[in-house]
Amino acid sequence: MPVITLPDGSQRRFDQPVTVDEVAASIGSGLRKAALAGRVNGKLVDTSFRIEHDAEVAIVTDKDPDGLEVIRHSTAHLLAQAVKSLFPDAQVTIGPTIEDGFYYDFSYKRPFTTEDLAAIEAKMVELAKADQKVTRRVMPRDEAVEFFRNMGEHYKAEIIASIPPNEEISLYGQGDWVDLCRGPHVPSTGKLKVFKLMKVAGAYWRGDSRNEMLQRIYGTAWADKKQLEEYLHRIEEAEKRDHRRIGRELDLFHQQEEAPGAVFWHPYGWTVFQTLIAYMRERNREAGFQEVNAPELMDASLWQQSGHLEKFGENMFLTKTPDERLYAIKPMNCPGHVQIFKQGIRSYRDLPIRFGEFGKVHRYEPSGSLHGLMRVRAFTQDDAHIFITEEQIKDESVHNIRLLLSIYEDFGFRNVRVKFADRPPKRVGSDEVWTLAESALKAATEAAGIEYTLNPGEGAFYGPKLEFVLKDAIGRDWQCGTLQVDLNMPGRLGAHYIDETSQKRTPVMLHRAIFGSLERFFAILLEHHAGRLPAWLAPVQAVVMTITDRQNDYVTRVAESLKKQGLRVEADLRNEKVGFKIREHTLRRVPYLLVAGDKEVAANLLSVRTRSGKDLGTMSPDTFVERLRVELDSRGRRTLED
RNA sequence: GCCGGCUUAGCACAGCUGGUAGUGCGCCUGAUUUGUAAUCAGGGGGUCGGGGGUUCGAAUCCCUCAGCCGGCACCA
Repeated sequence: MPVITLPDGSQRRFDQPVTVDEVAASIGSGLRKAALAGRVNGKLVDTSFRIEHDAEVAIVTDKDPDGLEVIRHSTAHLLAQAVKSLFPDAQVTIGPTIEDGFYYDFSYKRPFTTEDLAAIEAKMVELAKADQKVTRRVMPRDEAVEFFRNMGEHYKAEIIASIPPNEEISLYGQGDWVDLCRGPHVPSTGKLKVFKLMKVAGAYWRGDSRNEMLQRIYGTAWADKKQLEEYLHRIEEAEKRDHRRIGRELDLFHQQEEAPGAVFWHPYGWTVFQTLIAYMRERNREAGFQEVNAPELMDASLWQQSGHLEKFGENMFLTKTPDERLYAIKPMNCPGHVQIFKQGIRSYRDLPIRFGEFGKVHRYEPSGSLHGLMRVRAFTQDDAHIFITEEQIKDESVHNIRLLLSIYEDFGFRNVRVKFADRPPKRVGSDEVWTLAESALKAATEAAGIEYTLNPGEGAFYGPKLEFVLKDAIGRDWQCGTLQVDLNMPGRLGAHYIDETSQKRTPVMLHRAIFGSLERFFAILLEHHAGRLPAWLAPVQAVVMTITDRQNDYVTRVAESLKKQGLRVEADLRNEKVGFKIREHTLRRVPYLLVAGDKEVAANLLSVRTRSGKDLGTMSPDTFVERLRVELDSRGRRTLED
């Protein structure tokens, strides 16, 4: 005699066990139609699920995030059903939901084409229209293995065979198609109305590059057409922010095939890059760092000693000199910094010693992983290595965590998540040392007053690390900064200091990066701001333009004066209509557009307009400089518009 | 590295089943002296990613290499 408690607290009494579907029907026929699944005591179930005892029940519709999840999952099934119907000898594997959609991996004798994709999607529409009932049944594991093996679905059989032997397996069927699945699923295919196949791609079976490559079809599915359109629009907007595109449009940098994974910086791009470095140099200096510079090319033996050659040799650029000596181009800065630390005798009184370098490193990244500035083979790190005693781990970590967060704030990233990555399965050093490092880093994180999530087993092989993840303007996550406690490398490379009892001791080393890769951080900034860099970073901060050539002298003079005062300013004297100039510089994302016509010349003024089209009226060049300086000094927290 | 797609003027792209390359913007020249997102007219510009092959003839078909794009794998 189950008593059903609904989300609003109301209760319904039934004389016998009921299904979710029946509960929905008892509330209303509209709800019954809208029901995609149920939530019984918090657990997501099919609408056909039979409730035997008193329970809290919610009807899940497409308004519910879980409902959308169910739609996507069921659409993945629909995709598999369509593929099997068009290509009967294709084998199915897995088809999970992902952010905004789903995918399904197939094994097939040839790759699917975009034409296939269109045909599959048409088939899916047809199958959905047929509104086939989705049924669930359970089977003992071994029977299920046999069942799929007989169907010729060897991948599926392998998946089931890896499930513990005594578990029951649930199978879902729709029409003549059956798949293994945990569920739940929509009650019938007619509930699947808004979906679209996006792309085909290769993907390794079980995610292992030693395995065969499957055909993965990606799709998206939504509760209604409007959501789908919004999603497609979102993708378009993201494309407009693509740093490769903006980099070309704004003449910031380029890449070319003779230097894959490397960057040719153009004057405007390099201006921004240098601004980033100047900024970080200043912040580092304030935080007690000393800048150093280590060789780009060092004998391979050093990399042998550090362990890099063994672990990452495949990804290092090596070069043999005419005298038959093997050198490596540095893929990391830490061994170099340790060499600097090792010169002379260090006392515990000297610690912490903080070395920072804008070190250009080269890594032979796999060709398929290269991606604009986000993943390159030659890049610049704002790398720092801090040598401390064990007792200093906590304080020094707090010091650096504060620095990191404060720097991200200057760039407008206020949403920063921290992940704590602890000991990985493959590691060096004793467990006691790891415990020490982890608890010190954890204590530091807590002392810094920040929350973190655990990223278990993802620490570096030499120590635990904090990972700093920024959220950008359109909600994407970017992992940038890192703070790692290293109790291994200094010893390996023979670094020592003398402690208060005159004993030789091995220092602890913190690895710290804030931008990470400057190239990548630059790209993130471009995408975050859609190319509209804040004035303090913009390659050109203002353009002074004439209306006719009568203002040429004045504009030239003003532009020169602004430049002399340290601003990045250009003059536009071209014989063009002012509307044309405004449009052009707006498209170049120049923060401030300064127009001088006869009236301004007569009164020693500038007409000031922002790139977003806002008219700030007229002001003297001096006032403009003064107000812009406030904006630059506050790094955009206060602008000319305020 | 693996799977698939793509590569035509500075940029964005067109070029059907093979018949000697086109549009828009930019660029250059001239006219215009212009008040806040495109003034008008004229002109130049491509060994169609590299190499090889098929063919009377290749941007177009085939092979191969490279780069890029989308994924996968990798990421000290």
